[in-house]
Amino acid sequence: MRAHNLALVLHTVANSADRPSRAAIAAATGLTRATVSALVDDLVAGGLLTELDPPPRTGAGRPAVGLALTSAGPAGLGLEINVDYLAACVVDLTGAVRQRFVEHADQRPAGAEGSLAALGALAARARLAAEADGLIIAGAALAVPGLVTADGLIRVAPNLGWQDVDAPALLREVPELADLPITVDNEANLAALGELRVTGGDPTYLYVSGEIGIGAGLILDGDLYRGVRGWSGEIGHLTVFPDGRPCRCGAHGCLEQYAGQESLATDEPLAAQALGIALSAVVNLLDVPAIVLGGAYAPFFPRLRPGIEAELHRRVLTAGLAPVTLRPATLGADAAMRGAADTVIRSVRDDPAAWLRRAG
Amino acid sequence: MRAHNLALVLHTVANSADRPSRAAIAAATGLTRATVSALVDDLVAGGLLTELDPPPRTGAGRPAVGLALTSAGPAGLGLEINVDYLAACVVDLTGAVRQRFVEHADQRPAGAEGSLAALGALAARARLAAEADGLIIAGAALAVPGLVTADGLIRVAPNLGWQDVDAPALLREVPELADLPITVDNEANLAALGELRVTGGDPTYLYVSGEIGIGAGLILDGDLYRGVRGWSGEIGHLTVFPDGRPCRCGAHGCLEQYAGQESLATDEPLAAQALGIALSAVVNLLDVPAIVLGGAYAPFFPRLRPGIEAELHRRVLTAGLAPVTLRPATLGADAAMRGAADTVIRSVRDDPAAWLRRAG
DNA sequence: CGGATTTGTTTATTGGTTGAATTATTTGGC
DNA sequence: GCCAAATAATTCAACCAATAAACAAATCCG
Repeated sequence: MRAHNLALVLHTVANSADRPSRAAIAAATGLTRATVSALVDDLVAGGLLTELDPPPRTGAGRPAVGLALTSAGPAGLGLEINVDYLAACVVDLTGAVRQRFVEHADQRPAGAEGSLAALGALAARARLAAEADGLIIAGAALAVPGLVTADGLIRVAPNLGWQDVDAPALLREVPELADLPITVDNEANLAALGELRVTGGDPTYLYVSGEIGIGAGLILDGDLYRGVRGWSGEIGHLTVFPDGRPCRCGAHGCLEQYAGQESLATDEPLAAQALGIALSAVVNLLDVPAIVLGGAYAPFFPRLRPGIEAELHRRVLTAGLAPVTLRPATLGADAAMRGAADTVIRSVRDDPAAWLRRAG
Repeated sequence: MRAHNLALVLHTVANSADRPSRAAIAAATGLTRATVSALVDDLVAGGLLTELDPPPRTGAGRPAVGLALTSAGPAGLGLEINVDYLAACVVDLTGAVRQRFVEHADQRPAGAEGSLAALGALAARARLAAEADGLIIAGAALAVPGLVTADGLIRVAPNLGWQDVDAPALLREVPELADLPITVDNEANLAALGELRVTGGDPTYLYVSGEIGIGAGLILDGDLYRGVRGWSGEIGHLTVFPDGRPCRCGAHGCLEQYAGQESLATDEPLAAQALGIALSAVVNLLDVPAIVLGGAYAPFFPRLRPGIEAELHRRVLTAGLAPVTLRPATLGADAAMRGAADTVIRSVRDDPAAWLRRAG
């Protein structure tokens, strides 16, 4: 119960735009001021919240003391491995990117072990730099373009040519990372989460990432839906033209063959139509009120929009009752890496009690 | 916290096949025997659990007292209105159907007020019969073939010809129902929930209901996913052939035009192919491990299966990594009505503390 | 018939929240 | 310039609920 209330208080602070006082938190959560005081004291002592000297003034009475997430406490290490680059970043509790390292290089020749060793070195640099800055790395998360099981095994990453790679084990061979909890997730899933932090509005949307392949991450009510086996979001292989072009997956008429990175440049109207058909299916099925186009789609957004919206309007049953919002992603190439770091931050924010136990 | 633990104990009893003792519940939940005793006593006093005289015997030691959901406590009133019939049933806490009334008649000429008045009369009979049997109706839920908003307004029910009908208000005009909380939901959604009780295994599946239209209910981890506006599951209007047959919704090539009730009889292979294409989209997107075919599909299941599975095998990206189970629904025409009653039971089971307060 | 064994209850203790009273710090009025 | 009003935060006694451990009850086994 205390654990639950600690998380409740922390979320209230995180979600409030200004710097709430203890009394404001009590009012927002329904807890007593006394209870909030006790909880906040623990969170401050544990290095999750900081009291701000210049509090936001109001009318009469004793001035409140502002509270905010600390920028010197736990931080998340976000990692990404993709066909043509490696990246690592450190994001603190407030969501600020404190370190960022990117290394451009074709990863296909290196193989899994080579790539992960290089990424491990990058991650170690990021960690040391962050810790010199007063941060404590709470864990790491890795984004990969492939299918990942719940326990972090990369089953298959077609564009990297990987199969059954135990990425956490390989990363932990780097001494500086040996003690970290490391999770692995699909790139589109994490990019979807990354976009969530930037999104002010509705926390339910489909994020579509157009790269060489097409992936999607489904955010339902602020949480990533991963599917039973973690393999949700394979929108690239939705059938749009049943007897259409053959796909490398063995089927015919997959979205990827019409709205993949190369088709995007050569036949834009067809890409928009195919995307529109696939996205209509998603909306009909899940009633998602918003769709975010990321990856390679973001720069093409203005040109894709009319074609997609025409199909949505035509094919979505409830189009007349409520509109579907279509918007470009705001994070760009860093989305997956940021989302990865966010999952770590999120685990601390969702269970502050565990962090306090660990921090003593 | 007490509320949470009451629900935990109640769920443990509900989900256990035998009749657990207080000690067995303690072992299963991790709570202390003392705590469980206190909670169980409250649940027994509140008429949710009963102690069974002939307990399941074992080796040595003091014999246990078996516990089970009571069949004389709160019950749910499940209602359904469809094109050619009205139905009402009462389901008790254990899931047993205690009353069942069906009235076959074309509802289109009656209009919303006429149909709901007739349904109200049916519901009143069901309630009185159930209460004579010692049950207490905790609430009612209504299944309709149409789009329903979160607050129970039927926005549009095309096959009934209804628009913007406030069904709860009309039902509450019947004196015997005036005091009941009444919710309304889409027929396919509730049928999906109805199937859940019968399903022993995986609580994540898509239920597809083939009637005049085609609807679907998505059960994710034991919970119905309704979508942001409650309009999820409109699988009938997934595009399977982009330039195909015109649909009454205005689009072309909707699943409904190839796998609706009439096409089902006339062109079975095409229906199977179309269903396979649409279901592949669902699996690629959501990674659902099981699909249940209900409504008019159930009797056709053996003949549809090969065609659907061929498409799934071809078009689902992860088909080689893990299979998708396809099975027929077991409940038949009563699924939606039973699911409706189940939502009421479910609300009691998920928050027994509220019921105890109400029961005194 | 007596010890072993398991169930269920009783009792004292602890963790955590609540509510009322208390202290602290400002604004505003006379 | 001082006092009252207002608001923020803390302290303290009371209470609720879960725990642990001891205890009572009911059965089996030798």
